[in-house]
Amino acid sequence: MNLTIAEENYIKAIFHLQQAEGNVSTNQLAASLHTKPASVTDMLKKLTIKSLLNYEPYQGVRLSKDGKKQALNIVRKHRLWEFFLVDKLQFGWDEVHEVAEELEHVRSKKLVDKLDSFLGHPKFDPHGDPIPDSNGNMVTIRQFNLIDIKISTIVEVCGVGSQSAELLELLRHKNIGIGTVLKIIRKFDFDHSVEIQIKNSDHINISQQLAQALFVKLI
Amino acid sequence: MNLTIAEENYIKAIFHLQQAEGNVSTNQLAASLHTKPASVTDMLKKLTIKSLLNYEPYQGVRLSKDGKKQALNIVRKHRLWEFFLVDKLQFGWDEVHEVAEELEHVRSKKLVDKLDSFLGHPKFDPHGDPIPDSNGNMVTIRQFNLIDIKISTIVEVCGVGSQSAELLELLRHKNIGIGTVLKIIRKFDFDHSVEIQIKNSDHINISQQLAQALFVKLI
DNA sequence: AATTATTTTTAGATAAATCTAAATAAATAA
DNA sequence: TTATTTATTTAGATTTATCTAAAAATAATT
Repeated sequence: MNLTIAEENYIKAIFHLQQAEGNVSTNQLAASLHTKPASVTDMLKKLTIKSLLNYEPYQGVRLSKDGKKQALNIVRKHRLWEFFLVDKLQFGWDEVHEVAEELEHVRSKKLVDKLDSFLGHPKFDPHGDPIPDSNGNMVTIRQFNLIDIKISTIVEVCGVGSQSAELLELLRHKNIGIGTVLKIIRKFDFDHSVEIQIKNSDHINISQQLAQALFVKLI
Repeated sequence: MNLTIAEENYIKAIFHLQQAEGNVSTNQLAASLHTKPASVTDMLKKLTIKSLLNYEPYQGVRLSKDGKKQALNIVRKHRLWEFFLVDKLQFGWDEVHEVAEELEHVRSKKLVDKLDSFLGHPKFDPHGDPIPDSNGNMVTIRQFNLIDIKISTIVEVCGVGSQSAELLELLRHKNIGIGTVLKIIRKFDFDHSVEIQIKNSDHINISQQLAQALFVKLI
């Protein structure tokens, strides 16, 4: 089934809204898509005919199995492109969303799969959200960027933002790897560097760039 | 000025057609865009109002200065994405056109410029067509793929399809570089390899993969 | 429970990009 | 030069995704 860009945007919005709440209401969707409730009703009818969602007038909607599959594919593309923009093109992780909103609509299965390989099959996007694989499966835990963790928190490293040799060299030197447990000691505003402590050893300093390349989970 | 995708496709088609011929006719455009002449007339009027082209009923069109600028930007994006697909994602040079047709419409100046840097500011796309820089300037000579050159032709190497270490190693070994003058001696259908002669030295054999990575100009 | 407020849907309109069929202009051939 | 063919434009219709305004359904409040 080939969806228009507008249809894809509705499917994606419903997907994200139904994660939090149960059924998604017309008004919620209108707000999320910056459109009017009347327009939403029209589109919901259209997507119902395409059996992408289950819609009862006045009752809100949920995605069908097929709709969820479509949504996961769009989310996959969005997050892979975000990873590409940050890891390869040196975008800041806070400025990639808009561009990925456009790139996610490019339709070519081959492109997505080759991009995935090129990036080294990343499991999380630059915001720490999991990237679905080509079957729509994804890791369920939420990753955080080390730079966003509050002082005194103890976390476990569970991912890195890139597979570059340079990053891996630095991580080996600092004795940090997947599974490393560390505590945030202090954060410096001047250069956004972070002081951490691994186990009971000495405090070490992590640069902004490195902190942004490290994904951690709360333990 | 922000153009729709349809408008961009018209501007690009006119740009390519007016290179060859002088004024571009309604029927030519309809054929090139797989649409009907009546639709073309409508769009030409719209683009005239936006002063992207000079249109006199029944006389065909030419792009205005502004239209040409827009066209060069679209062509730039198209060719940079083609280069990316071949050089980074391992697409064949014959299968990138369609995907690039979609990628070229993503609007973000920053994206294009960063992509350009990431790719090493390539001067030619995988088909040997020149890539305009961000000011719309491009090299005027036409490059050919070595694999497309006829037997007995003498050519000069003027570009390579990628900057990979592997390619450069092979080229050094075979003593081929930018500026190397060579003659096509023979072509083998079985593996599409090419026999060449550099200066007056012995004949050497070039694999299909290598021939496709070499751009040459006629001298 | 009745009234009021909110949410959602319907009805009808608009803009963009396309189409078909008919009319008109330009080019070609007898 | 007139007739015929071809190219182009106009007129009116269609589809998609929007909108506004009004009606209908649901939820909240007195």
